[in-house]
Amino acid sequence: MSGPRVRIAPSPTGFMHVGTARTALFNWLFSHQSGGVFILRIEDTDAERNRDEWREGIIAGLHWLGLDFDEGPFLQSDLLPDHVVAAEALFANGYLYPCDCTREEIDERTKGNAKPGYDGHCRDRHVARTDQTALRFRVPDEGTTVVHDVIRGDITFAHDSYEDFIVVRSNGVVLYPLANAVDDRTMKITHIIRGEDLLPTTPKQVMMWEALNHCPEVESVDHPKYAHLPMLVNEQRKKLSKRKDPVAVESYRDQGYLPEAFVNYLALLGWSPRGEEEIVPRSTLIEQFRLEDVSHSPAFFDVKKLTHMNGEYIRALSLEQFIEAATPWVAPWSSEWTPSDRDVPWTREQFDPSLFSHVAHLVQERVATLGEIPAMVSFFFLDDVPFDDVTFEKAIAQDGTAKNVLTLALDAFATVEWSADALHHSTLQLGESLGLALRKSQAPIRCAITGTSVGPPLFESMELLGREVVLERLRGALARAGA
RNA sequence: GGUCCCAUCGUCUAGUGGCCUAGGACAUCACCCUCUCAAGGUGGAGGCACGGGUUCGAAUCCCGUUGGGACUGCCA
Repeated sequence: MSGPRVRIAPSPTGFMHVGTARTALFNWLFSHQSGGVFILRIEDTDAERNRDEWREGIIAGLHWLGLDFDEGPFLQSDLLPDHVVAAEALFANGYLYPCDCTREEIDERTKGNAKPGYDGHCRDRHVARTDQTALRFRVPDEGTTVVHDVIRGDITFAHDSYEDFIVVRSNGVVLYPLANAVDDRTMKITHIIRGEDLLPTTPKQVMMWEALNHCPEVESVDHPKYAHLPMLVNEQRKKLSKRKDPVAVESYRDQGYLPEAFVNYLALLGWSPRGEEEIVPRSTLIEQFRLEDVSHSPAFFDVKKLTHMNGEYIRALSLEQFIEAATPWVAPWSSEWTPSDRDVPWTREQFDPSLFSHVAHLVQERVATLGEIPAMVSFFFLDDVPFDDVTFEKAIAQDGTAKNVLTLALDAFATVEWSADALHHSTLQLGESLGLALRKSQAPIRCAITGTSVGPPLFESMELLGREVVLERLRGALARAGA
């Protein structure tokens, strides 16, 4: 006996939505723990918003997350003939009827009705099928359809709350509810794991699936099991919006989030591993994930927590791994891909890979995303110190003793043994001679050397920079301060 | 409006009738560590929406209320 077959069926939008990523992950985990098959099917039938290249974003996103699919990508547009076969079978067996009502006519007729929606006007009018008629599904007047949901249990929908919905447009295009179900039948999908927003249309699909099973023209297929995942919401508790919320997985990749961290965080949205530890390897995710344990309520996509988790993943990297991971942000010219909209502050000539490998450990524990690295180490590679004006004013220009500190440092550093420890002691001493604590005396020096008040440890940085550069920068800061 | 879903700290969650004086994580506050910034350590504040039941006993089961959300198109 073979394992379950699951799929994700996103429509191409040019990028991968975090909601799609979460759905993909849960499908992927489910299939991987049970020896199943994970399929990618791209629903590209809405011609108005479809471009060939748009599907690349989804594939690239899945690949980045390490959620590669076993079958596909299939394009729904290639499966159109199957949709027509199914629609014709439903029509031939009396499940569908032609309707020539316009939206305006329906609105006019039903505006006073207690129940909104189509009123069944054409049900028994025997309208002739033309290119002006759509095909509607005849929903039973009575009874219910029960959706068996692995996460939520059985959900009962009364038939009288559904109108006779359109299945085939007047131009012949088969609409989503049927097309989607037909494709799932074709691909022998056993578990439909998708967003909760699709729950209300599920009864339509179940009804048509069942109807299809009664059509002699088409093969009967067992109903799949459903699992509707809780929505991912924003701070306003609304479904994540493509326009207003940062939902592009690519943008997280470009900011320097690690795929493993991203996956780990996504897994926590609506589910949690056993025990108190939530940072767990993918193998644990696969092993412990259970569809029936998935939460019922919506989850807020919290970038702060994602970022914290990413920092933990970055710190857990070996130095070699960290340097490798940082390459796209610090030396894009030697990287296979480069994050978009990210300018490296230095040139290829200015960048010194060897120096970077020596400073890497100093920044590894200080960044939460890889994209933060350049700003933190730019003073190592730029010829001119990247001064932060506010810091310069505060630490040097407006500080009465700052120039004395710099002058003394210039003198002391000219001859001191060139090591972080010696520089540390030297700074300590020259500060004491002015009655300053180290935290005070290092400030102007730090600003002179790095241009800012935050960053990697000063004395290690100076050691790596070398005596010449350090003295030059001290002189430069003094000059800039007008001394 | 109708149908459906949902309801534990600000957020993500653990909890499936007694281990709950409700646990963890992020965020937040304080302190410690410290050459800056982080990281790290310690500690604090903070929650079962409300009301009825059922039960010896309810965050856990039932009903109602309230609140939030999704869907309601010849989009997907």
